[in-house]
Amino acid sequence: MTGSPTPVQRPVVMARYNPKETEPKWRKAWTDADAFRAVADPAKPKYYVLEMFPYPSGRVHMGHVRNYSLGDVIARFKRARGFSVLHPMGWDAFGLPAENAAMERGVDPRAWTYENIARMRQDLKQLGLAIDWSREFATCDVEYYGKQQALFLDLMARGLVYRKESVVNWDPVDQTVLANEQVIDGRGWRSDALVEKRKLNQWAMRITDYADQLVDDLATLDRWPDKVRLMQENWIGRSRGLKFRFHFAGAGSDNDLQVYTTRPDTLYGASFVGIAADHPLAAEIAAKDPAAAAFIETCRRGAATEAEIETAEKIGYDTGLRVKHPFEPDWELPVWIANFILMDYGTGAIFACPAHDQRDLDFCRKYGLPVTPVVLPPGEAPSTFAIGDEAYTGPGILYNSKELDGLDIESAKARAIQRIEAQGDGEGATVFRLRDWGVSRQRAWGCPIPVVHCATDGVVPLPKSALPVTHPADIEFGKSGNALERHPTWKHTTCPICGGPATRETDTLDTFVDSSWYFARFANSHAEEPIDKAAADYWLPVDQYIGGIEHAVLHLLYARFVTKALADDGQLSVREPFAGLFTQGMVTHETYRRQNGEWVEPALVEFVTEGATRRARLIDGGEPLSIGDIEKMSKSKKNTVAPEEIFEVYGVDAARLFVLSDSPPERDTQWSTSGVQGAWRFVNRVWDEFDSQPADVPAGEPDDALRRATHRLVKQVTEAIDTFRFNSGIARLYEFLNLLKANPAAGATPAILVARHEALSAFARLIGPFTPHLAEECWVRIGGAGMVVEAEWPAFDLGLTEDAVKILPVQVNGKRRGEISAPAGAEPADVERIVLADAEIAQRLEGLTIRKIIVVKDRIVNIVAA
RNA sequence: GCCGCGAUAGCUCAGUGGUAGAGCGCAUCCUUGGUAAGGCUGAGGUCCAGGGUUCGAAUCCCUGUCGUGGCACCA
Repeated sequence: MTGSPTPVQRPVVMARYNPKETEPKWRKAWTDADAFRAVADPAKPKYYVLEMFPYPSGRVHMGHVRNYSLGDVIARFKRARGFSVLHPMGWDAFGLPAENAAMERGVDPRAWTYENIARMRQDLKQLGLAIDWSREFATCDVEYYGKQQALFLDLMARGLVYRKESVVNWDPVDQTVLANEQVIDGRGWRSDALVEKRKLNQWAMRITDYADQLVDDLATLDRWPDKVRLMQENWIGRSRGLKFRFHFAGAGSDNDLQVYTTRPDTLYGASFVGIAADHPLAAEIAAKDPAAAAFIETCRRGAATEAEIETAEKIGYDTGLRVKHPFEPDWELPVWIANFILMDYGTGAIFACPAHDQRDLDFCRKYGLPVTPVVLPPGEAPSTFAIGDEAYTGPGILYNSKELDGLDIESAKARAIQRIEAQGDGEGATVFRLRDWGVSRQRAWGCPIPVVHCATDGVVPLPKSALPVTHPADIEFGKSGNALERHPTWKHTTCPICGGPATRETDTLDTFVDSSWYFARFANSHAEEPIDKAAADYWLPVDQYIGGIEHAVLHLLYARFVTKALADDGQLSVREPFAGLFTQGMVTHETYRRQNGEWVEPALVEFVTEGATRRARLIDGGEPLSIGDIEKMSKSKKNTVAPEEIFEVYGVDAARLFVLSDSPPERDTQWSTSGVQGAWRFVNRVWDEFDSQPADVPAGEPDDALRRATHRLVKQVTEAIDTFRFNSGIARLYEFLNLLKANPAAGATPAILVARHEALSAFARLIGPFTPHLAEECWVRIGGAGMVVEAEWPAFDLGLTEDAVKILPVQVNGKRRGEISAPAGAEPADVERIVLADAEIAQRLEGLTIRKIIVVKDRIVNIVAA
């Protein structure tokens, strides 16, 4: 770098950067210019960036700041790169917290929700997000959920919605049903209460109709994290196997017994046939056999909760029935009822091969049933191989298996399926772990299901002309249970078919239904139809979706399903809603406790550093505190930091910069006061650099080195944003700022001043996505035209991103022994000449014979010598 | 149990075959009219361990250790 020869002089009295003044000013300027309105311009490529919309809990927290700042970087970057950008915001506004607030505080859920929305809208607007607010809606708006009711009727007409009596997950605290996806380790995802099993009449959606597509199409989602695709694949749990019938030997049931297996290769290792306790055959047996009935009752009692089912000991009951082995008519297998067999997976019946399945083995060891190995592991001898307490599930060669002997597992499976099919006893089958999606919720603060129950006509969907079905105005929320059910008049109506009296459905839809199409509604939030097809065709799919990993299965699976269903109904053209998905990490913070174990919030803590150790104490009184683990910000551990307080002290830009700079976006980031102070210092130093630049820059050639550094910076930051490595992009900006400080405006040569101007012009635009307010202020300071939000992204010249002369390290036998200078792009032969002419290298090579010289262009030279 | 991910400076993390880096923190010094501030300079690393491939390994392969995420009686 060609620095100025004059000593560094501090410019006289610099105006301190004041975010409190500049930030609101620029937000107003953007609003006045309507800068973020999404316009479907056919001349431009489109880009739809969306963050998972928030639940209006009342306050914006640091997690929101991170989530929406990440999306905002993309939105601003793509806009500057010439895309038509859609970046909308809405509210996932139905759900239990509003009803809970109603119960606890006697407020109206609707009013509570809209007040929260108003406050959070204000907070989010303060963040300076490049959002088209004209498209905003809440899922509890009649204009939204009324359209959703129409979609529900469409899906119902397609046979994708049905009603069934089924065993459901009942949350005793929230007093409602939960989908399988909402039960985590046997507990409600929201209430954390132990989930019970109940039999109820429920609305469900046939997501299983799309199970194959939902797995197969994962392969097309190449801009999704592998982890999320894997989680969905595991959740859907597609397995290929064989469904076949056992024929009863002697007295049995009238019907054959159908089982499902993924291991037809192990049929010759069969030990017994098992059925679930709630299998129809079990009921048939229980009718005649009191002992069987008692056993079934035991199974039911011992399995009230999911958690208990998972940990229960395996128990069984021998029914006395016998079935014939499909390959050996004389071989009879006993039929047992067993508690570990699930009625709602496969056929609710299995054949057990204990040697190669741990569950079956545990069961057979307990009840003294035979264990015959039929797969011989590599390297084992048939005469000595034996099964102990561990089933063998690895690869091997079939034995003890007649015509399957000598085959590998896959060939044996194929052969067994072939034979069963030829016998007419069954066929190869695909079975899924995925269950249909139970969407009924016994809560009032949700989207009413547009259906009535008529004594004459049964379950009758309402005509679309009867929509929307709205909540009663005088709904009484103060008690537990379903307020719609309790309301004195609301549910009484007439049947659209016969005109007779009918009762409205009082269940409402799972809020995940609300969020499974909102992204399509954003294409035109005010359309008459639920989805404006033309607008959706332009904007969808979402190019970049951003949210937490906690929705990897729930929301993201439902949204994919609904998109496919709506595509089949002709309402959408895309079959996948989100082309790109990014799952961001959480915001964490250290925890602090008093001696008595009470948690202490960070705002009350100060630190003292004694050498290498850092201690915490109460600001008020100085009581020493213990510093605990770094955990997700949560109210219970009091390790939260309120965004609005940070905005007040350091400004919005510093807060945004810090949450973006500290970690890669997909990882957790640790909030710290020193970190945000560092970001704040950066903001100030950036402003100093712009403020010290003279307004009248002389004409002339720019300093070459600084110019090259600028082009290199533009390339690096552009690539960093493109690849979601925002933290590295920001690190490059920090480095570059240091470079600018090393080439100050005061006393600079004209060449430096010109290069600085070019650098600052690029810099103002490069920081735009991260610190948008500061960017505008800096842009104006150096005489930029218009606003940064209207400016083009800086371009770079690839040729200028490299130095003209390269310093190449020279290794001898892999160890660094010196360096040489060579022109960029120099050919190996030329580099070799330079190396061999170098005195220092020659000295190192004295007495050695050069065997080989490896030149890596522009990088390094390695001499192999002996 | 099954399927993943990770381990690099005190902290948070870049770096995917070629000279070990950034920010923060820490230390020294300067400034004391930006002052509950600013600046200069610097120290600090068995790239988790062991083995392999290679002219060359933080990077690729194998084994192990530790941490962590998801799923889990799904036949």
